[in-house]
Amino acid sequence: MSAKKHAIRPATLEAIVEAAIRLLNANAGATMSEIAAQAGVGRATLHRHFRTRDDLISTIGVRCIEEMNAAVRAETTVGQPAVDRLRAMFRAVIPLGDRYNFLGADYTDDPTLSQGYGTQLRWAKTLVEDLKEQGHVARDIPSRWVVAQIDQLVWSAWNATAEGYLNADEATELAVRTLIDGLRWERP
Amino acid sequence: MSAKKHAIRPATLEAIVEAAIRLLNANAGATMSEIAAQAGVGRATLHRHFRTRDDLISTIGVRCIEEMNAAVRAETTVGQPAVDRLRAMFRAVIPLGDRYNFLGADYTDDPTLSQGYGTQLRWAKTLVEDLKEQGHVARDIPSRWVVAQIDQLVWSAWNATAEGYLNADEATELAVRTLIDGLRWERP
DNA sequence: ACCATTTGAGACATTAGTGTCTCATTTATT
DNA sequence: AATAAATGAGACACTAATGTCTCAAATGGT
Repeated sequence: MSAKKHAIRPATLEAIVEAAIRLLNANAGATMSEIAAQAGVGRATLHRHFRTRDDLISTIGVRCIEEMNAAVRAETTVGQPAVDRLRAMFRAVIPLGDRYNFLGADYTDDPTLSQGYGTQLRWAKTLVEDLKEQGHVARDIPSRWVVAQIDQLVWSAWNATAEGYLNADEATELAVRTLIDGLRWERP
Repeated sequence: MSAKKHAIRPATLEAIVEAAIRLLNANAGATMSEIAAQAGVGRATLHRHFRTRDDLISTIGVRCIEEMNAAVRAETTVGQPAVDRLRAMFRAVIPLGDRYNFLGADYTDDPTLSQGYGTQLRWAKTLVEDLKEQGHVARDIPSRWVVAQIDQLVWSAWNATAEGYLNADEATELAVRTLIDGLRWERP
């Protein structure tokens, strides 16, 4: 994707990628100069390893998705009851909210990236099927709707923790509760 | 905000604003040339009436918010039961989804615009209070969370109708149901 | 049909960002 | 300490978009 004549030092690569993730999430139009500055790296070095801006974006997009998928995989197991899997997923993904927000806006049609999305989508569909199977989600609700609600709850929950009015555990619980039981009933 | 020496013809103004709304929702980075072309208007005319790009964006932002607030006001009454008000709001706002999406991304700190937001927020807070009052939302749930869920349900519902897997009425009902009762139970 | 005024088209200067290149300096490795 | 390679700094050309201006043509009101 990048290096031909020049290798890259691990520390440099790390600094660039982290800076790019931070800045692009804060501002989708962040400039190459800004990213280089934030990474503490010369602008030329940036272009040496990422020929174009799209190249960089696609690279960090792939990294973020894989990071997310890995986090979910690490916290869940296949045989697990669906609700536990849902809760574990929330717990794993919510803290990552500020790293992958930008993925919503910048849809690159990089093949590796869409593959990562595909994995996510398949995982979510399976989860929803199991939630229906195990009586936590009604059969008459379109699965796409359920998936959409889950996505947005992740964002809501991250936002709530970022704004400080919920901590990670509260946000996780509230997300699960909102999805399954709605907001009408108090928890026992 | 714009005209000094030149008046604007109503048809021209209308064409420009509509084109801007359409294009900026499709692509937040739409260019002045693109907007002019889409409006069937010379680029110079655009700059004649909207000195800068920000000027234009702020103008249409204000218009969209007022449009939304007006739509809600037209469909609801103050004494109405909270759930009916919620439903009416969804019904009024969902079809407007493709016109005010861009408001989420482009936060101008235009005073008129923040005023419009303020009105919306106050309205929503009152609604949530009434929902709690009337037993449709549990007291232990932070109001900010409820407001966030409502916002996102509007987006979900618009999206569902745009993708064609729900019609307007279905989307409205499903949004209300999701918020209040969650996804566990079938509707009678 | 006239006249005032808006509009369209294009030229122009300016700015900001991208991507390339070179060369001196720093950094790892031995 | 010596060497090979990566980096930093800056110059450069190029592109795209913004915003200004001028003048001829179209438009609407009377």
